[in-house]
Amino acid sequence: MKNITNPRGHPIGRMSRKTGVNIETIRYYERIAIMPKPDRTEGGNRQYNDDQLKRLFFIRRSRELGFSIEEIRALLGMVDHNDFSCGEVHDLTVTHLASVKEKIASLKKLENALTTMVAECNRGDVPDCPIVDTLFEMA
Amino acid sequence: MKNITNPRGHPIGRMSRKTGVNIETIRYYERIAIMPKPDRTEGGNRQYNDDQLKRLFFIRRSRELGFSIEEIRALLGMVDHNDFSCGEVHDLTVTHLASVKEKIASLKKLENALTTMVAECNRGDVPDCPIVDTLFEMA
DNA sequence: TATACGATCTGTAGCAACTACAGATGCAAG
DNA sequence: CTTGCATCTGTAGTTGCTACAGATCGTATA
Repeated sequence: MKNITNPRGHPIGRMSRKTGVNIETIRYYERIAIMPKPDRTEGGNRQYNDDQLKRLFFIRRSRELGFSIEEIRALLGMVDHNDFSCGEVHDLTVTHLASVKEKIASLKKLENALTTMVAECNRGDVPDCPIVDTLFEMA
Repeated sequence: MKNITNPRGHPIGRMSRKTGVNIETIRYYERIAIMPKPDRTEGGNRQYNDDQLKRLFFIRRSRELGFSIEEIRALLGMVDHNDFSCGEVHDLTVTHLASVKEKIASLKKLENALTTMVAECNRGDVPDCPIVDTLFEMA
Protein backbone atom coordinates (compact mmCIF):
# COMPACT_ATOMS: atom_id res chain seq x y z
CA MET A 1 0.00 0.00 0.00
CA LYS A 2 1.33 3.38 -1.02
CA ASN A 3 1.54 6.30 1.31
CA ILE A 4 -0.13 8.91 -0.85
CA THR A 5 0.97 12.20 0.64
CA ASN A 6 -0.44 14.43 -2.03
CA PRO A 7 -2.71 12.56 -4.41
CA ARG A 8 -3.47 15.64 -6.45
CA GLY A 9 0.07 16.89 -6.90
CA HIS A 10 1.62 16.95 -10.34
CA PRO A 11 5.40 16.64 -10.52
CA ILE A 12 7.06 18.97 -12.96
CA GLY A 13 7.55 16.24 -15.56
CA ARG A 14 3.83 15.58 -15.76
CA MET A 15 3.16 19.32 -16.02
CA SER A 16 5.56 19.41 -18.91
CA ARG A 17 4.01 16.42 -20.67
CA LYS A 18 0.47 17.71 -20.23
CA THR A 19 1.09 21.26 -21.39
CA GLY A 20 3.95 20.78 -23.79
CA VAL A 21 6.00 23.33 -21.88
CA ASN A 22 9.62 22.36 -21.35
CA ILE A 23 10.61 21.54 -17.75
CA GLU A 24 13.36 24.16 -17.75
CA THR A 25 10.87 26.68 -19.03
CA ILE A 26 8.42 25.92 -16.22
CA ARG A 27 11.15 26.60 -13.68
CA TYR A 28 12.01 29.74 -15.61
CA TYR A 29 8.38 30.88 -15.36
CA GLU A 30 8.58 30.40 -11.62
CA ARG A 31 11.77 32.43 -11.45
CA ILE A 32 10.21 35.35 -13.31
CA ALA A 33 7.11 34.91 -11.17
CA ILE A 34 4.40 34.29 -13.74
CA MET A 35 3.99 30.83 -12.22
CA PRO A 36 3.67 30.65 -8.42
CA LYS A 37 6.05 28.74 -6.19
CA PRO A 38 4.36 25.36 -5.88
CA ASP A 39 4.25 23.08 -2.85
CA ARG A 40 7.19 20.76 -2.38
CA THR A 41 7.50 17.16 -1.35
CA GLU A 42 9.51 16.45 1.78
CA GLY A 43 12.47 15.83 -0.45
CA GLY A 44 12.03 19.17 -2.19
CA ASN A 45 10.39 18.23 -5.49
CA ARG A 46 7.73 20.54 -6.89
CA GLN A 47 4.09 19.43 -6.60
CA TYR A 48 1.65 21.42 -8.68
CA ASN A 49 -2.11 21.53 -8.27
CA ASP A 50 -4.80 21.71 -10.93
CA ASP A 51 -5.11 25.49 -10.83
CA GLN A 52 -1.44 25.77 -11.54
CA LEU A 53 -1.85 23.33 -14.40
CA LYS A 54 -4.61 25.50 -15.87
CA ARG A 55 -2.43 28.55 -15.41
CA LEU A 56 0.41 26.92 -17.31
CA PHE A 57 -1.98 26.08 -20.15
CA PHE A 58 -3.08 29.69 -20.18
CA ILE A 59 0.50 30.85 -20.46
CA ARG A 60 1.25 28.40 -23.22
CA ARG A 61 -1.82 29.34 -25.25
CA SER A 62 -0.93 33.00 -24.84
CA ARG A 63 2.64 32.46 -25.96
CA GLU A 64 1.38 30.54 -28.97
CA LEU A 65 -0.69 33.58 -29.80
CA GLY A 66 2.42 35.67 -29.64
CA PHE A 67 1.77 37.55 -26.43
CA SER A 68 4.98 38.66 -24.76
CA ILE A 69 5.76 37.61 -21.22
CA GLU A 70 4.95 41.10 -20.01
CA GLU A 71 1.60 41.04 -21.80
CA ILE A 72 0.88 37.69 -20.21
CA ARG A 73 1.92 39.05 -16.85
CA ALA A 74 -0.66 41.82 -17.33
CA LEU A 75 -3.37 39.37 -18.40
CA LEU A 76 -2.64 37.11 -15.44
CA GLY A 77 -2.58 40.09 -13.12
CA MET A 78 -6.12 40.94 -14.20
CA VAL A 79 -7.25 37.36 -13.79
CA ASP A 80 -5.50 36.98 -10.43
CA HIS A 81 -7.05 40.02 -8.86
CA ASN A 82 -10.37 38.89 -10.20
CA ASP A 83 -11.23 42.49 -10.86
CA PHE A 84 -10.44 42.51 -14.52
CA SER A 85 -13.01 43.74 -16.90
CA CYS A 86 -13.52 42.26 -20.29
CA GLY A 87 -12.77 45.71 -21.69
CA GLU A 88 -9.21 45.71 -20.36
CA VAL A 89 -8.50 42.30 -21.78
CA HIS A 90 -10.06 43.37 -25.07
CA ASP A 91 -7.79 46.42 -25.27
CA LEU A 92 -4.64 44.48 -24.56
CA THR A 93 -5.59 41.95 -27.20
CA VAL A 94 -6.40 44.61 -29.77
CA THR A 95 -3.02 46.26 -29.15
CA HIS A 96 -1.33 42.93 -29.60
CA LEU A 97 -3.31 42.27 -32.75
CA ALA A 98 -2.16 45.59 -34.15
CA SER A 99 1.48 44.69 -33.58
CA VAL A 100 0.94 41.34 -35.29
CA LYS A 101 -0.55 43.14 -38.29
CA GLU A 102 2.44 45.46 -38.38
CA LYS A 103 4.83 42.54 -38.36
CA ILE A 104 2.93 40.93 -41.21
CA ALA A 105 3.04 44.15 -43.21
CA SER A 106 6.78 44.59 -42.82
CA LEU A 107 7.47 40.94 -43.59
CA LYS A 108 5.43 41.32 -46.76
CA LYS A 109 7.64 44.20 -47.81
CA LEU A 110 10.63 41.98 -47.22
CA GLU A 111 9.03 39.24 -49.21
CA ASN A 112 8.47 41.58 -52.14
CA ALA A 113 12.01 42.91 -52.05
CA LEU A 114 13.50 39.45 -51.85
CA THR A 115 11.24 38.12 -54.58
CA THR A 116 12.31 40.93 -56.88
CA MET A 117 15.96 40.30 -56.15
CA VAL A 118 15.62 36.59 -56.80
CA ALA A 119 13.72 37.23 -60.03
CA GLU A 120 16.47 39.48 -61.34
CA CYS A 121 19.13 36.90 -60.71
CA ASN A 122 20.06 34.62 -63.56
CA ARG A 123 21.84 32.16 -61.27
CA GLY A 124 24.94 32.43 -63.38
CA ASP A 125 28.19 30.90 -62.24
CA VAL A 126 29.89 34.23 -62.58
CA PRO A 127 30.96 36.46 -59.73
CA ASP A 128 28.58 39.18 -60.76
CA CYS A 129 25.24 39.07 -59.09
CA PRO A 130 22.32 41.48 -59.07
CA ILE A 131 21.49 40.38 -55.54
CA VAL A 132 24.89 41.39 -54.26
CA ASP A 133 24.64 44.60 -56.24
CA THR A 134 21.33 45.38 -54.59
CA LEU A 135 22.76 44.70 -51.16
CA PHE A 136 25.62 47.07 -51.88
CA GLU A 137 23.30 49.85 -52.92
CA MET A 138 23.44 52.71 -50.53
CA ALA A 139 20.02 53.87 -49.50
CA MET B 1 47.07 74.74 -41.13
CA LYS B 2 45.82 71.33 -40.17
CA ASN B 3 47.98 68.28 -40.13
CA ILE B 4 45.73 65.94 -42.02
CA THR B 5 46.96 62.50 -41.10
CA ASN B 6 44.25 60.51 -42.77
CA PRO B 7 41.99 62.63 -44.98
CA ARG B 8 39.88 59.67 -46.04
CA GLY B 9 39.29 58.20 -42.60
CA HIS B 10 35.77 58.15 -41.20
CA PRO B 11 35.43 58.21 -37.44
CA ILE B 12 32.87 55.84 -36.03
CA GLY B 13 30.31 58.59 -35.44
CA ARG B 14 30.27 59.51 -39.11
CA MET B 15 29.95 55.83 -40.05
CA SER B 16 26.97 55.66 -37.78
CA ARG B 17 25.34 58.78 -39.19
CA LYS B 18 25.92 57.73 -42.79
CA THR B 19 24.66 54.20 -42.47
CA GLY B 20 22.14 54.53 -39.69
CA VAL B 21 23.88 51.80 -37.75
CA ASN B 22 24.28 52.49 -34.06
CA ILE B 23 27.84 53.14 -32.86
CA GLU B 24 27.69 50.35 -30.29
CA THR B 25 26.45 48.03 -33.00
CA ILE B 26 29.38 48.90 -35.27
CA ARG B 27 31.78 47.95 -32.51
CA TYR B 28 29.74 44.82 -31.93
CA TYR B 29 30.10 43.92 -35.62
CA GLU B 30 33.85 44.29 -35.26
CA ARG B 31 33.84 42.05 -32.20
CA ILE B 32 31.96 39.31 -34.03
CA ALA B 33 34.24 39.87 -37.00
CA ILE B 34 31.81 40.75 -39.77
CA MET B 35 33.44 44.17 -39.87
CA PRO B 36 37.25 44.28 -40.04
CA LYS B 37 39.42 45.98 -37.44
CA PRO B 38 39.90 49.45 -38.88
CA ASP B 39 42.96 51.67 -38.69
CA ARG B 40 43.38 53.77 -35.59
CA THR B 41 44.47 57.33 -34.99
CA GLU B 42 47.52 57.82 -32.79
CA GLY B 43 45.15 58.28 -29.90
CA GLY B 44 43.38 55.03 -30.64
CA ASN B 45 40.19 56.15 -32.36
CA ARG B 46 38.85 54.07 -35.22
CA GLN B 47 39.34 55.39 -38.78
CA TYR B 48 37.31 53.64 -41.43
CA ASN B 49 37.86 53.77 -45.15
CA ASP B 50 35.32 53.85 -47.98
CA ASP B 51 35.35 50.10 -48.53
CA GLN B 52 34.46 49.60 -44.92
CA LEU B 53 31.69 52.14 -45.27
CA LYS B 54 30.29 50.20 -48.23
CA ARG B 55 30.55 47.00 -46.25
CA LEU B 56 28.59 48.49 -43.39
CA PHE B 57 25.88 49.59 -45.82
CA PHE B 58 25.80 46.07 -47.16
CA ILE B 59 25.32 44.67 -43.69
CA ARG B 60 22.62 47.16 -42.87
CA ARG B 61 20.69 46.50 -46.07
CA SER B 62 20.95 42.78 -45.43
CA ARG B 63 19.72 43.12 -41.85
CA GLU B 64 16.82 45.24 -43.09
CA LEU B 65 15.96 42.39 -45.40
CA GLY B 66 15.94 40.08 -42.42
CA PHE B 67 19.12 38.13 -43.11
CA SER B 68 20.61 36.74 -39.91
CA ILE B 69 24.15 37.61 -38.93
CA GLU B 70 25.27 34.14 -39.95
CA GLU B 71 23.62 34.49 -43.34
CA ILE B 72 25.35 37.83 -43.77
CA ARG B 73 28.63 36.28 -42.71
CA ALA B 74 28.15 33.72 -45.48
CA LEU B 75 27.28 36.38 -48.06
CA LEU B 76 30.28 38.47 -47.06
CA GLY B 77 32.48 35.42 -47.13
CA MET B 78 31.54 34.85 -50.76
CA VAL B 79 32.09 38.48 -51.62
CA ASP B 80 35.40 38.62 -49.72
CA HIS B 81 36.92 35.64 -51.41
CA ASN B 82 35.74 37.01 -54.71
CA ASP B 83 35.01 33.49 -55.82
CA PHE B 84 31.32 33.55 -55.16
CA SER B 85 28.95 32.58 -57.86
CA CYS B 86 25.63 34.20 -58.39
CA GLY B 87 24.07 30.77 -57.93
CA GLU B 88 25.26 30.48 -54.34
CA VAL B 89 23.93 33.88 -53.47
CA HIS B 90 20.68 33.05 -55.21
CA ASP B 91 20.26 29.88 -53.17
CA LEU B 92 20.93 31.58 -49.87
CA THR B 93 18.42 34.26 -50.74
CA VAL B 94 15.77 31.77 -51.81
CA THR B 95 16.19 29.90 -48.54
CA HIS B 96 15.81 33.12 -46.66
CA LEU B 97 12.75 34.04 -48.70
CA ALA B 98 11.17 30.73 -47.78
CA SER B 99 11.64 31.40 -44.10
CA VAL B 100 10.11 34.85 -44.48
CA LYS B 101 7.09 33.28 -46.17
CA GLU B 102 6.78 30.81 -43.29
CA LYS B 103 6.84 33.59 -40.74
CA ILE B 104 4.14 35.44 -42.64
CA ALA B 105 1.98 32.34 -42.77
CA SER B 106 2.23 31.70 -39.05
CA LEU B 107 1.61 35.33 -38.19
CA LYS B 108 -1.51 35.22 -40.35
CA LYS B 109 -2.78 32.30 -38.32
CA LEU B 110 -2.20 34.35 -35.19
CA GLU B 111 -3.97 37.27 -36.75
CA ASN B 112 -7.00 35.13 -37.50
CA ALA B 113 -7.14 33.65 -34.03
CA LEU B 114 -6.80 37.03 -32.38
CA THR B 115 -9.36 38.62 -34.68
CA THR B 116 -11.86 35.91 -33.82
CA MET B 117 -11.25 36.36 -30.13
CA VAL B 118 -11.67 40.10 -30.33
CA ALA B 119 -14.84 39.76 -32.36
CA GLU B 120 -16.41 37.48 -29.77
CA CYS B 121 -15.71 39.91 -26.99
CA ASN B 122 -18.47 42.33 -26.10
CA ARG B 123 -16.10 44.59 -24.18
CA GLY B 124 -18.35 44.39 -21.16
CA ASP B 125 -17.27 45.69 -17.80
CA VAL B 126 -17.90 42.33 -16.25
CA PRO B 127 -15.21 39.90 -15.16
CA ASP B 128 -16.29 37.33 -17.66
CA CYS B 129 -14.48 37.45 -20.92
CA PRO B 130 -14.50 35.16 -23.93
CA ILE B 131 -10.88 36.06 -24.59
CA VAL B 132 -9.81 34.84 -21.18
CA ASP B 133 -11.97 31.78 -21.62
CA THR B 134 -10.26 31.01 -24.89
CA LEU B 135 -6.85 31.41 -23.33
CA PHE B 136 -7.83 29.00 -20.57
CA GLU B 137 -8.97 26.38 -23.04
CA MET B 138 -6.76 23.37 -22.93
CA ALA B 139 -5.69 22.25 -26.34
C1' DT C 1 15.90 -3.74 2.62
C1' DA C 2 19.18 -2.68 -0.87
C1' DT C 3 19.96 -0.93 -5.21
C1' DA C 4 19.51 0.78 -9.49
C1' DC C 5 17.82 4.26 -12.39
C1' DG C 6 15.06 7.78 -14.01
C1' DA C 7 13.15 12.25 -12.35
C1' DT C 8 14.13 16.35 -10.23
C1' DC C 9 16.99 19.66 -7.83
C1' DT C 10 20.04 24.25 -7.89
C1' DG C 11 22.89 27.32 -10.10
C1' DT C 12 25.12 29.06 -13.86
C1' DA C 13 26.18 29.98 -18.62
C1' DG C 14 24.82 30.18 -23.35
C1' DC C 15 21.86 31.67 -27.65
C1' DA C 16 20.61 36.13 -31.14
C1' DA C 17 21.53 40.71 -31.94
C1' DC C 18 22.03 44.12 -29.99
C1' DT C 19 21.76 48.17 -26.23
C1' DA C 20 23.27 50.62 -22.21
C1' DC C 21 25.90 51.95 -19.08
C1' DA C 22 30.56 53.59 -16.26
C1' DG C 23 34.69 55.69 -16.14
C1' DA C 24 38.56 57.00 -18.77
C1' DT C 25 40.55 59.20 -22.59
C1' DG C 26 40.87 61.71 -27.52
C1' DC C 27 40.44 65.66 -30.16
C1' DA C 28 39.20 70.10 -32.05
C1' DA C 29 37.53 74.93 -31.45
C1' DG C 30 37.81 79.26 -29.01
C1' DC D 1 44.34 75.95 -21.92
C1' DT D 2 40.00 74.86 -21.19
C1' DT D 3 35.62 73.29 -22.54
C1' DG D 4 32.95 69.83 -24.23
C1' DC D 5 31.56 66.50 -27.44
C1' DA D 6 33.38 62.05 -29.47
C1' DT D 7 35.41 57.73 -28.59
C1' DC D 8 37.51 54.33 -25.98
C1' DT D 9 37.24 49.57 -23.26
C1' DG D 10 34.84 46.37 -20.72
C1' DT D 11 30.97 44.58 -18.74
C1' DA D 12 26.17 43.74 -17.91
C1' DG D 13 21.43 43.98 -19.37
C1' DT D 14 17.58 42.76 -22.76
C1' DT D 15 13.82 38.54 -24.29
C1' DG D 16 12.52 33.95 -23.76
C1' DC D 17 14.19 30.43 -23.26
C1' DT D 18 17.72 26.15 -23.43
C1' DA D 19 21.62 23.43 -21.84
C1' DC D 20 24.51 21.86 -19.05
C1' DA D 21 27.00 19.91 -14.34
C1' DG D 22 26.80 17.67 -10.32
C1' DA D 23 23.89 16.47 -6.61
C1' DT D 24 19.68 14.51 -4.57
C1' DC D 25 14.89 12.37 -4.74
C1' DG D 26 11.72 8.76 -5.36
C1' DT D 27 10.18 4.38 -6.65
C1' DA D 28 10.14 -0.21 -8.88
C1' DT D 29 12.22 -4.41 -8.47
C1' DA D 30 15.41 -8.21 -6.59
